[in-house]
Amino acid sequence: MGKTREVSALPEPGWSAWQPLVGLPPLSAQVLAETLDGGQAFRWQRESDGCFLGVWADHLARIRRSATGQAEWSAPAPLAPRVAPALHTYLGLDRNFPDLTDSLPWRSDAHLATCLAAFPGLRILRQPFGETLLGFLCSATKQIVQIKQMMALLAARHGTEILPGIHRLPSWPELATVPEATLRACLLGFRARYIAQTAQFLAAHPGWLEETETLPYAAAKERLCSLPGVGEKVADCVLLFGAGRLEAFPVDVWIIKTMELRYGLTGWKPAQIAHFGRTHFGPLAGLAQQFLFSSERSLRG
DNA sequence: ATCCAGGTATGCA
DNA sequence: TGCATACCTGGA
Repeated sequence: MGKTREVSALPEPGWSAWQPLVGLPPLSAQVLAETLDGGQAFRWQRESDGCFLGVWADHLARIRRSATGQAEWSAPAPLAPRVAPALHTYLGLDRNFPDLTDSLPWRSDAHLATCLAAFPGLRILRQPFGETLLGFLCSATKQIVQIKQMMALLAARHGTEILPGIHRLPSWPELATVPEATLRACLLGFRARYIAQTAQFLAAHPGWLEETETLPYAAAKERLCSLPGVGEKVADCVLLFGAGRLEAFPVDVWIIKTMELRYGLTGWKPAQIAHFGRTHFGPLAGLAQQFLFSSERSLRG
């Protein structure tokens, strides 16, 4: 921040003109970064000019802030017509996050109020379901940087090239054709077995994943947890960030830390914290979780 | 060098 | 049901 940015009035060759993301309230640079690159998604990277470049499904887009904080997007010209509606979905622009956020119990929870104030405009992404599953299958005891590296290697080596030098993530049917040892070479470690086994299961059960996405929260979570390498935490992340289920409340080490530090829940087990979260934060507990997560992570490092 | 990192699965009181 | 331990491996 504070660095001068090129203000391009004219579209660069091959890219569509920058257009405002209508429906997205003005955001600080920190909140935009936290939304795209704070651990919900693993395929956004900062470019040298400060904008974010991201790939999801077969879409590619850049996002930046205008001087007023209005978010703007641009995409490779041939892709732009399809990227526009895809971005709308991806960023959850069909939901009123300011209203949803205001309905959280911040009036009776001072710490939550602090977190909401620290990241105004933070929202939950609606990513492709299968890709979200892949990302969080890789997340076990790994930092975000490492997970991003794994995703990048998986895409580069096993995903379709959608533009020169730009690869999408491999689909689950594509992953099913990759030997576990080859997956291991993408820095996956023991996670390679989870992915290989999950890919085999999904290949043997066509439509299973798509159907899971449409099931009610509890049923969807139960099915996800039956996959190798998917426990409660990963299942909740997939449902929250990949299916828009805002009632999903992932309990990771950061949330455990937050609950201990800010809510006095010392020694509580993950299942107990999950129960506390659902009852204390209500039906949008997952949205609250994201504010707590971002705040705790920005305080410590 | 030794330890840790957005967890999950397994084995044993 | 509850708690400890293994599982891969790059980076601090």
